[in-house]
Amino acid sequence: MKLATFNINGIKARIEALPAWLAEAKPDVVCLQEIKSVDEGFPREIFEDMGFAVETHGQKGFNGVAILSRLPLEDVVRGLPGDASDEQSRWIEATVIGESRSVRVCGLYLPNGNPAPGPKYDYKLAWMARMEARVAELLATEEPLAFCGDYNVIPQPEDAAKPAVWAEDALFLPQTRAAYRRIVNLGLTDAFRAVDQTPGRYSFWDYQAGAWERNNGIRIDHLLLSPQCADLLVTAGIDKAVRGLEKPSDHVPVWVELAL
DNA sequence: ATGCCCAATATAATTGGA
Repeated sequence: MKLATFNINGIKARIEALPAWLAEAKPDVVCLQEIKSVDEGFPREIFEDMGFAVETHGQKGFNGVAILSRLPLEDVVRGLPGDASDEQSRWIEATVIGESRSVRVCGLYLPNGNPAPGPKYDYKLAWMARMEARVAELLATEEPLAFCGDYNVIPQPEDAAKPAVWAEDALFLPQTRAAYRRIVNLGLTDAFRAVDQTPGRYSFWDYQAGAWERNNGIRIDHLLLSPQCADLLVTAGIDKAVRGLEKPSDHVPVWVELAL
């Protein structure tokens, strides 16, 4: 089972590039971020016609997450538990029913948090604390879990072409990385790093200042696996070439192959 | 020190992104 995460930066803008990548890469399950669409505005028929079940958690203008799956989806949860007043659509969960076993897939779009310090950074840290609590809660089930998405966290200096530039940024501040490590240290495995420790593997290149042409990227899209899910890990990768295609997102897909 | 580029909104400047 091939499971991917892809921040598409707007479903309307990616209405050709996303189906093209799906046809080429043939993932079974995809977590999408930044659909920038309400549920009713998401073009679900395009993906249903390609054989995907479609579950969305949208929002007008910004944010918005979705799961596409060739396998059945059950028990969908929309929104990160822990704060009923949070109106931003950044979290969706569903159980993917495989032939031999199932995996709980959580798609997430973690807040950017800039500028830091400030209210947006406070929101990021509070959101990460809520995520930590939700991860702990799900880990107690001892089911295979995959937390897939745009974390807006650069975990290590080798995950940025120019780490010094990010020193004061909400994506790389010590507090951000510490909060990320607290989540990982609950017992999760960074699937990509489990199979590839090479420095300079990126998942995002800014549209500005020729970042793609200069390979000035960062790795901020991650798939974190619970122990029972990491046991199923076959391989993982980043579809870097997607960034160089026609009308690309600023992120590229990251994926894992699971023995599911 | 800031904008660069891109997407969405609701008109044309503004907001958010990372």
